[in-house]
Amino acid sequence: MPEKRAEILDVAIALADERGLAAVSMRAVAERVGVTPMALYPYIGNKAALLDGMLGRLLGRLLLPAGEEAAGEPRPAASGEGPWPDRLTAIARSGRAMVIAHPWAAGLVFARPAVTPDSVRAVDLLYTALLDAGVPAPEVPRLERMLSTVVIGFAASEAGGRFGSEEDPRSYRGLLPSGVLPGHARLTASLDRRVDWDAEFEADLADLQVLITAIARRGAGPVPGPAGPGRQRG
Amino acid sequence: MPEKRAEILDVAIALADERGLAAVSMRAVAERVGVTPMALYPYIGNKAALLDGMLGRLLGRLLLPAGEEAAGEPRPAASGEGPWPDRLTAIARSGRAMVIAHPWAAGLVFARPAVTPDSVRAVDLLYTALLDAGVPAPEVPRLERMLSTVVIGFAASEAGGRFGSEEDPRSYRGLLPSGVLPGHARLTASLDRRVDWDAEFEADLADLQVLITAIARRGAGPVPGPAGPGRQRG
DNA sequence: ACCTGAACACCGTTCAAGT
DNA sequence: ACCTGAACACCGTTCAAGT
Repeated sequence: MPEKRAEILDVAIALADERGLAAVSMRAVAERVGVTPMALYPYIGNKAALLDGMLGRLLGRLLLPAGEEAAGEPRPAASGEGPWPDRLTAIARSGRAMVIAHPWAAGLVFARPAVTPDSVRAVDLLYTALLDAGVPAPEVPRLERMLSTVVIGFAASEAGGRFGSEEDPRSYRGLLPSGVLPGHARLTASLDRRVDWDAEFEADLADLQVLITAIARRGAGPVPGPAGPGRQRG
Repeated sequence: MPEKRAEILDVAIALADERGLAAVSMRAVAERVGVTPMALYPYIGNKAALLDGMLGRLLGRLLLPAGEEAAGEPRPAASGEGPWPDRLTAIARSGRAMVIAHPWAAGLVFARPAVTPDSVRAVDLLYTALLDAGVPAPEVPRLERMLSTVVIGFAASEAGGRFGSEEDPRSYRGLLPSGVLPGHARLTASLDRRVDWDAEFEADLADLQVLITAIARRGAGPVPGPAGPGRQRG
C-alpha cells in the first residue's frame, strides 16, 4: 500500500468516525489531506473505491497479531490457538467491537464481496475453528456464512438503530388492545425489560456453539438427522 | 395514508427497482410524479423520511392477507395458522423474497428501528411461532432478533454482493501456497463447488429449527444447560 | 391549500493546463 | 510524476411568491 493512499484512507476513516459516512466526500477528504479533490483520484480511483478502501483498512487492523501499531483499536482476533469455542468467541467479539467503534462500516460490509486478502484471512480463522469443532467439511462454508452474518448483522442492527432505543418498548402498546399482536400480549413481562446488548450477544454466541456442536455430532454419526441436504464426512 | 403520499412512495419504489437507490433523488421522484421537487415536502418531510416511507410500504405489502392488490409481489407471509416450523419458514421466505425483489431495501432495514406498525406485526408472527415452539418467554425476544438478523442478513448479503459472484472462488488461491490460509487448504474440495443459495437458505432455516427445538427442550427441563445466562421458565 | 421558481451550499467527475 | 482550476451535470433544502 503506497504511503499516500494509506494516509488518505486514514483521513477518510477519521472523518467518518467524527462526522458520519455522509460527511465523507471527495472534497472533504481532500481538504483534510491538504490537497485538491482531483489529487485523490490517482491514489483512490473513485468514491466507491474510497469506501472499499476504508473498509479494507479496518479489516486489516482487525487481524493484526496483537499490538502492532493498532493504537486505540479493539483488540485483534486471536489467531489459531486455544480451544475452538474461545477462538470463535474472540473473532466474533472483535467483529462486533469493530462495528461499534466504526458504526458507518456496518452498511458497507454487506455491500461488498468478502474477497479482499484481509477478509479472506478472517474467514479462514472461522473455517479452522469450525473444522476443529468437528463440523463436516461440506457444511463449513455455509456455517461460516451464517456465523458471520449473525455477528455482522447483530452489530449492524445495534449501530444502525434496527434494535431501537430506550423509548420503543412503548411503541407497540397502541396495537395491543385491538388484539392484532397476540404474541406481544403473551410476552409483556419480558418485553418491558431493558435489554443488555452485551449479554444478548454473548447468549447468541453460546447458542451458536450449541448449534455447531449439534451439527458436528450429526456429521460424525452414521445416522443422518432429519434436517439438512445430503452431506458426507470430511 | 393520504393518497398522494402513497403515490409518491410507489413512484420512488419503482424508481429504485429500475435504476437503484442512488437514482432516487427528490428531483427525480418529483419529475416522475409530474411536479416540482418542493411539492413533495408536505407529503414526505425530507429525503430520509422518503426512504423510511418506501421501506414501510414494502413491509405493509409483505403482510397483506394474501391477494389484496399486491400484484407481482412475493407471496405474503402466512398468518398464525399451521405448525410453527411452517409459519417460521413462510415468514423467512417472504422476507428473503422481498429483499431479492427490492435489493435496495436490504441496506435500509438495518438502519431503521423495526417499530413501524407493519414491522411490529411481522415481529409478532415470529414471537407467536417461537412461543408455540416452546421457547421460554424470556428468551423469545432475543431469539426473534437472532432469526430476523439471519434472514435479513442473508438476503442483504446475497443482494448486496457480500456472498460474492461466480469468479471469487479463485480469489483465495494466491494465498494458499504461502500457507497463510490453513482452513481453506483443508476445504478445497468443498470450496470449488458452486453454491445454490436457495438450498443454503433452506439449510440455514432447518438448522435454526434445530436450535429452537434445543432451546425449548432446555427451557422445559429442570436442569439448566451449561451455556447461556440465567433464565427462568415462562 | 397547494404548488412554483429562484437561490444557496453542496456533490462526483471530466478535462486541459501547469510545474 | 504530480497537482491545480475551471467547468459540467447533478444534489437536498430554504424562502418568498404565486393561485
